[in-house]
Amino acid sequence: MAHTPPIPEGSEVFEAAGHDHDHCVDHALQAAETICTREGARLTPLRRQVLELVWRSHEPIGAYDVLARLQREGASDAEDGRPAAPPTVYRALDFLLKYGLVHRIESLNAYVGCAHPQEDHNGQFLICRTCGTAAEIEDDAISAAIRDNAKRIGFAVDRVTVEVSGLCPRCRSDAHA
Amino acid sequence: MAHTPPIPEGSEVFEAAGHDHDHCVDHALQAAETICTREGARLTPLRRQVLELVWRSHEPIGAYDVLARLQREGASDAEDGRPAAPPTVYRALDFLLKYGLVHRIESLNAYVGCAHPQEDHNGQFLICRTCGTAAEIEDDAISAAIRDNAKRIGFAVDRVTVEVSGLCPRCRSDAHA
DNA sequence: CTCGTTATGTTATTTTATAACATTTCAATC
DNA sequence: GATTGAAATGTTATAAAATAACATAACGAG
Repeated sequence: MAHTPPIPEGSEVFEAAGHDHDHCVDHALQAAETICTREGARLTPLRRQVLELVWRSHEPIGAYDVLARLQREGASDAEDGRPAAPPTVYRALDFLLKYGLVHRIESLNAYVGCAHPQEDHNGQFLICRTCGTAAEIEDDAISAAIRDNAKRIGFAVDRVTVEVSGLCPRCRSDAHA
Repeated sequence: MAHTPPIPEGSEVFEAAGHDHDHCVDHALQAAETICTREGARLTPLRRQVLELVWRSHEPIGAYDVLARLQREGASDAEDGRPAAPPTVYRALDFLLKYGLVHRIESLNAYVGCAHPQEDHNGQFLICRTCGTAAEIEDDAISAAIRDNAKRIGFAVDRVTVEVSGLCPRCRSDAHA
């Protein structure tokens, strides 16, 4: 353990637009394999495919959008008749949530690949209302402030949701133009 | 039943169980009148009734629960035939959200009366998974930490959602018993 | 192989939210 | 006090998000 994750400086967290996304999808899938192996969890073809679809989207994607894409691709390896149904996707997403491979964005009813799947955390998000991108940050000051409050009040924290919506740097510049 | 546990410091925010709730509903309605007058907004009987229903619940309440109670009470002063329909409630809730009289809890798809309606803020919530109570806090350290991050990244903040779920002091004590 | 467990398929329904259009209410102006 | 345009509410229908309940298949330990 104890290897410090690279902390994105400034607007690098919103680098989405121009980067090699295939690479980062592959990386995420690789990481997922590793984690599931370690946890004794089964990253089945279906779950893997759902994870890939979530990552490919790169912005938060709704369960029914995942479903639609799953249907287009033909579920998993099965090239049979019927299209996949909602529970298929929800179950896969629940699995991925459980192992911290995706996060759910409550304010959007949508899911996004977790940027730091090795750590146990809930994610903090900056969500651009224009381009839809959600940047995951993990700031100790925010976590600490929340933890301090909970402690003061005697509240036992289970899960923390931090979602900030607004305008990302790029869309902000565009708006000025 | 367990005996009354020692109440930890700071648990006033979770005072819900024992207090004079009628009083605090009245107070909230009074404050709402004041704010709407100041803002030139119309707190119609329907909107007032919805606000009252949200407050009466004292824990976050779903739109359809509000609707059901509205129907039971007979919508507003109209004692006519048909029961109210969903848009009626959603529109009233939208109005109340707009003027900061209620907050929406994203992680519950539910609404709760705002504890500090005069100030412009988004609310930060500690939500007990056992008793369902949502305590609204307003902590500058949390706000500041989020603001700092946004600034560093160049993100223009619009709306901040902070929802912490877990166990409130009371339920925590009960769980130990 | 066999048997219990886990995963997925399938059908139906529930819950949450909004679109679209009709009618009513309100209050400002004539 | 009638006219009228805007705001609020009524009404009908449907969209979008999530889950319940039960059936079948795959998987892996013994």
